[in-house]
Amino acid sequence: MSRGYRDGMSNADLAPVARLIGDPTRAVMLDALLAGRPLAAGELARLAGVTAQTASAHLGLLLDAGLIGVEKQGRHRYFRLAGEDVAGALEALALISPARPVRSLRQSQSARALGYARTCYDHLAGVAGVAVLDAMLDQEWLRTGEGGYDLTVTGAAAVEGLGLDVAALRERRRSFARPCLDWTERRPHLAGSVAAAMTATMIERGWFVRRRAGDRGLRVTESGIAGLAEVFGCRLTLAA
Amino acid sequence: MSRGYRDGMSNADLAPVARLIGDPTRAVMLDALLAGRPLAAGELARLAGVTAQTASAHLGLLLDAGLIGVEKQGRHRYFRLAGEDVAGALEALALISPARPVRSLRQSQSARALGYARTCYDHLAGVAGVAVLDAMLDQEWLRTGEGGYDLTVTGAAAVEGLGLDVAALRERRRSFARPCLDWTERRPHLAGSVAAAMTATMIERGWFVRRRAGDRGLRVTESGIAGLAEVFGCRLTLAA
DNA sequence: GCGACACTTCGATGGCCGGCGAAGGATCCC
DNA sequence: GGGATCCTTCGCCGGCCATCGAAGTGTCGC
Repeated sequence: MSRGYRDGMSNADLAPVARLIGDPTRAVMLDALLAGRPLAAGELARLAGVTAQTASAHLGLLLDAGLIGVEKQGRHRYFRLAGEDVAGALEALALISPARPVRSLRQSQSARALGYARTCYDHLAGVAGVAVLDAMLDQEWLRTGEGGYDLTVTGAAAVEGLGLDVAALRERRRSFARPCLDWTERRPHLAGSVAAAMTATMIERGWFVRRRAGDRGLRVTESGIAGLAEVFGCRLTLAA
Repeated sequence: MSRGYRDGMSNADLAPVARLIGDPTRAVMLDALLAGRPLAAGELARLAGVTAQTASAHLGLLLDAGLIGVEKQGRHRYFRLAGEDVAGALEALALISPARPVRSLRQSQSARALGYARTCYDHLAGVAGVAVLDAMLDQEWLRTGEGGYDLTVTGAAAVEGLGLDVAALRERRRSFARPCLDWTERRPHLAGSVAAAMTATMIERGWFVRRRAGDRGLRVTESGIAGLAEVFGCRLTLAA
């Protein structure tokens, strides 16, 4: 009997992509890339605990499937997720995946901190991310529009007040502003080119600092709390 | 060398769940369940093109992992997706999965039809689904609120005009109303308990009919076009 | 140019798992 | 109760693929 790929069901073939993510080694690699920072093949190999050859094979598969992209820099090859679609799928999977068992107090503290502020691919997530989206909606800086959200006139003015070029951000091929379901809060935070630019600026200004280099975890600073209150009118605390 | 599960990265373990979805047989089963209608083990076996024993093993794994649920009815066991989280993850995966090669004119017509109106798990999706959400936003029946959307007073009245008990729908454990990214339109349609109830009512009224029993594909009827225009003020056509 | 480094390709191996046949419960109908 | 239907459990097999060692290619620093 032939396999039942009948018309009428989904037009996409879920299995190949899911199969790729389903290998523990590749999953660790993709998870590491969720932080948004490009990583070299060697770093990914070390993170996943495999040899360079094995890592190379895996990265080749992920590349062929279009899940990741690569940039050559001398003898290094830096890998990154292919796009927001991929980050979104990984986060959606995280939502239905069992939490990895917490082994130590240190880990559980780290997990709580991760729920407070982190990056999701390239934009702000966690309690802080949700709070910012809520504040933007409260002040009617966003309205629901074509493809997710759009900035209102006052919203655009506020974002430009952060030093960003809204018109240029609109030009990007990726989506401009859309909700992204937060896997710790189970409520949406803001994604898209404008969210990425805002997040980059906030980190640049020292409102958030990475807990560890190349890590997703963020820590809110004093100046961040002040800045978020002033610009967005939302109140955060230092502690997680 | 030990595998590098360090704290600071995602707290969830993506691989096991992705691995489950990554098997072609299980993927077909899950995809079939995306239509929302519970299916018996035998039907799923036939759809996937495997014997009953094999299907039983797969369903056992999916059950253990909490991806699907089961209801016993006599000698039949009806399976359904465990919840919207799972449906969301599957749709997110579909978004980054290559389109299955279209083999025939008939299939490509079918694919186009699927993009026009279908169910996503248990709520309306496709062009029609996006149009309904747009209309509801235009008329300010929805506002962005806690956990996604909330019905405004006029919105609640309108929905109750369809014969639904809004207060009862709010009580459900699942989310009430939230955006769900449409994988053909790449724009959100409405999900949640209220979307499910609205969709069920619309199908019951004959506004939409299933293209084939147990299938995701929907066809808009004449009365559906009239009803949608009257209630939501949105204009759809018969053809895909 | 020469060694060191980052990464890839090749080939071989071993373990895992999806598949089915056979047999065993469970339920329905008459 | 007896046969049919639906589903599960058990045991075995076969193929696939993740892994590594060894060797090859490209790049940097000196």
